[in-house]
Amino acid sequence: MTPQGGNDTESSGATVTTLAGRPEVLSSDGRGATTLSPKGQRTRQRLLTAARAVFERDGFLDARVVDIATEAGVAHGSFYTYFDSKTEIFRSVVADVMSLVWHTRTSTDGDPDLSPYQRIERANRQFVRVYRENGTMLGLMEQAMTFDDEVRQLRLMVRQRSVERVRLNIEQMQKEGTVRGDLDAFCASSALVSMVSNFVYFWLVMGEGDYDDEAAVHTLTQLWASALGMKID
Amino acid sequence: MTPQGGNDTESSGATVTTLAGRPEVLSSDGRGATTLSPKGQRTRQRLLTAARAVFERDGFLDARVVDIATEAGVAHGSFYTYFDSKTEIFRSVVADVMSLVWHTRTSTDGDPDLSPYQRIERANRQFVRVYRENGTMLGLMEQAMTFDDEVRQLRLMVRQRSVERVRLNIEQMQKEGTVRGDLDAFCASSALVSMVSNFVYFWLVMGEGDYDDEAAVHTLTQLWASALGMKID
Amino acid sequence: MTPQGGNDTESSGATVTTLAGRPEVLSSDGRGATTLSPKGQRTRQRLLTAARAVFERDGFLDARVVDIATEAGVAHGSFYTYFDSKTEIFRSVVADVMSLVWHTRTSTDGDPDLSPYQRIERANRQFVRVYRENGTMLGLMEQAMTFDDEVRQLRLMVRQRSVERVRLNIEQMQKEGTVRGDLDAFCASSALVSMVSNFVYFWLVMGEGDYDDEAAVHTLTQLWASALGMKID
Amino acid sequence: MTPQGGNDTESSGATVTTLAGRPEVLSSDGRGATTLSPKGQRTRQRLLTAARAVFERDGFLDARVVDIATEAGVAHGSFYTYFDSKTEIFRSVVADVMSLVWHTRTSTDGDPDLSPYQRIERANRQFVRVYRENGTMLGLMEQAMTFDDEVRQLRLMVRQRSVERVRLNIEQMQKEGTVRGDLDAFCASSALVSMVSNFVYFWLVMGEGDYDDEAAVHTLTQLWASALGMKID
DNA sequence: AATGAATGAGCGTTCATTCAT
DNA sequence: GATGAATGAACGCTCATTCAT
Repeated sequence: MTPQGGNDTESSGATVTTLAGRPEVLSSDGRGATTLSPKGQRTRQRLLTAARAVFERDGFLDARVVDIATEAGVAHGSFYTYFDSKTEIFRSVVADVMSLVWHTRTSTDGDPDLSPYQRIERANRQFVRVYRENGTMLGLMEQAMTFDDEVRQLRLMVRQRSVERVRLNIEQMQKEGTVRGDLDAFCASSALVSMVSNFVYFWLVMGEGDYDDEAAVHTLTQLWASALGMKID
Repeated sequence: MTPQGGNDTESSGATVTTLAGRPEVLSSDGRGATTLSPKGQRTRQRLLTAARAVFERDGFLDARVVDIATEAGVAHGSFYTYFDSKTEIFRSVVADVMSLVWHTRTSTDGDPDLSPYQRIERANRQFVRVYRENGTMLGLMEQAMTFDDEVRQLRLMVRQRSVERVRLNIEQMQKEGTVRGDLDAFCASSALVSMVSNFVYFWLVMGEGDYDDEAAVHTLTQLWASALGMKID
Repeated sequence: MTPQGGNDTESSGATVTTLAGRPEVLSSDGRGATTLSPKGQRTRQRLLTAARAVFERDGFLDARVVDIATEAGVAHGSFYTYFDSKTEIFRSVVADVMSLVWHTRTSTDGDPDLSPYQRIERANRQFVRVYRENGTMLGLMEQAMTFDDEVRQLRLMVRQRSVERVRLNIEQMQKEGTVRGDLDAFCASSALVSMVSNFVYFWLVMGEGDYDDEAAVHTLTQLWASALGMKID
Repeated sequence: MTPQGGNDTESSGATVTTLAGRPEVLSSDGRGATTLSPKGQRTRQRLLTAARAVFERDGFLDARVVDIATEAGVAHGSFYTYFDSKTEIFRSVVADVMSLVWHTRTSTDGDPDLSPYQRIERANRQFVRVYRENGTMLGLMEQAMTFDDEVRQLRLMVRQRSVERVRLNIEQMQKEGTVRGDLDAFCASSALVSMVSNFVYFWLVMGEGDYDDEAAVHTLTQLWASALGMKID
């Protein structure tokens, strides 16, 4: 674990293997991999795919179990063979999205040739890209966390990992003298993670603004680096 | 209307009189002041108070009209004399909170003795204070906007006003040379508003971190000013 | 009562003074003329007028007491100063329509210069004309009789008078040899009254067919006379 | 399609196979036969039977879905597995009654040995018999048509078929010279259908008169034939 | 393992009527 | 007499979950 310099934004926390205290929550295979027959596996997967489609189309609240089952081509009652409730399959879908994000993220992680600024920039770029591809589900996560306790736990855990990762990074840079040392690293981390994730949420999910991807990434990175008093290459 | 310089954060937009294109949406008295008798006014107010209590206790989704009516000590059906639906009374409650914010805000607005940095600081301090006092309702607004269209409109309007106000302020400062001129003012405004509002949301509503008010305000203000490349006094 | 020859159709029964066993049911002034002050009289009349408009616009079931009161320009509660219920005002309105029909009818009644055929024709013509002018309310009477007992009584009484009147007429003509004597006069009367009233109901209220008034009257009269075996002039 | 000569009265129109433009509307099995399992079929049938009983007992307006469900011995919510609303099950019940009428009717249709007069007589006799057996439901149809649009459509369609059928018959007889040719066939048809159906309605549903079945049929048929100027055998 | 019928608690809403002022 | 706020019974409908087959 070399000083990575990667100034991770929100989602990245969930993608860091080395921090994964409870990796199982990011996997939807709780009941899947071990217990189920191959056919059952396939049915389960069909339900997950259907659920994502229905959730993205109707939102969490308006999604109905019967629609998910129909979309998956299974009987209404069969749903409960694989999932205990609508909430549970929702968590599974979210976990799968997170898993996807994780793979996306780690596959390009930790390049030592990049400068701290470039690492922040790359992290922001990745975040935007992942949000573009999975924005609806990530937006739904924001939605569901407001009324479902378990989703809230999941969301907060993801957030916490991001914040923690960024905090470590800031502290590292503070030690190196790369950024100003008078800031509360945790507080600053929390604020910067909020800046990026909430900005992208309003942009890509709520439709605020109409930016070019690179332009948005650039501005975010400039603000981030500048806020920390980082010298920009 | 002196140059205000105040770097408003999220909520402040709703409090600005000079920008108030449709100020009436922030008042719950649409049906109240003109049509209703004093007795009716009192009942309406009881319902609003009860609604706020119930919403804060149960959340928007779990709040039931019957509970609001019971809490207010009126018959179930009487609710509909004053409000068309749960959503409508929710909007009224939110509007009242916003109105409160507005009064808080304007009462100390536009002090010409403050430096730009101090104006930002003061705006952040106010925002934190208002969020401390009305956090539950403001958090509920975040919640409700994810599944109710009208609340979403209200929320976006408030957000838009905040962003717009900050944007104008940034542009003003850019013209004056107080802050760096190479940033997209709208994009930066959007990001900074997100930073403050989402940070405070996770802090005061979700319980992330355990800051002293002034410390949090200080860090936020430092990040804000620094991000814009502002010279700090 | 000379042999009138008038082959009355449905509505005419309600218009015959000499048969009016209980004329009060055809007057809406039960509480009106005696008890009420002039101002009260006027308010009562406004309510009646408003009620007719609302009933014709919305039907009996969808008409709301509050709409009638509003239309009349009085407070919701004041309605009950003048009428006990929605049904009662409906009956009053119907009674007033009947009263109108009565006046229309009697003003041209019993012309001795007309032949039996001409009397039938004239009765049918009158019936069509009255239905044209009051069709909506008369249609509503058909509607209301199916679920309100008192309206049903009123409707049946009106029907009974018509049938009775026609029966007497048929029997008179049978005695004179003007029509075939082998028919059950009551049964034939009932059938012919049904023919005219139900035909006109489907025509003018339900929109079946698109006749010229005179053409319809002619055919009805031809059928009527012919059915009874009457020699046509 | 031999010249049928049958002078149908109202209900018969719904029973004519050769004219059945949209026969499916008279069957309640739209959702039934194809989609439902045997068990579901049984439950559906229980609901239909229960509905008829409740409708006949309480009328359309006072019938409540919960009563129908209870009467059928199923849970309240189960009702909605099979029917969308009270109106829909009502239409199904009416359709089943019509279907019954149809079978009754067609089973004795088109007897070539009967004279035109005998065909009218037989049609009237059938109509009376069917009304005796299903009078309450047929009366309810009259009731429901006055405030439910879909029932009205159904009722008008049935009426229209009757009128059309009789019209064709009259025109046929006019061509043959069996009846007078100077009458508007459609208008006369409409009037005669009204005569029979409305007479029977007042007789069997409203209790007007106390006829022997054959006597009533005889008088109706005499009036019908005579009205058209038909030579009576 | 799969089916899909059955369940039933739960909620929002309407509106005729009453009654305190 | 007039007002209009207050009442509360009533009902339709949804849908997550269970369970018999």
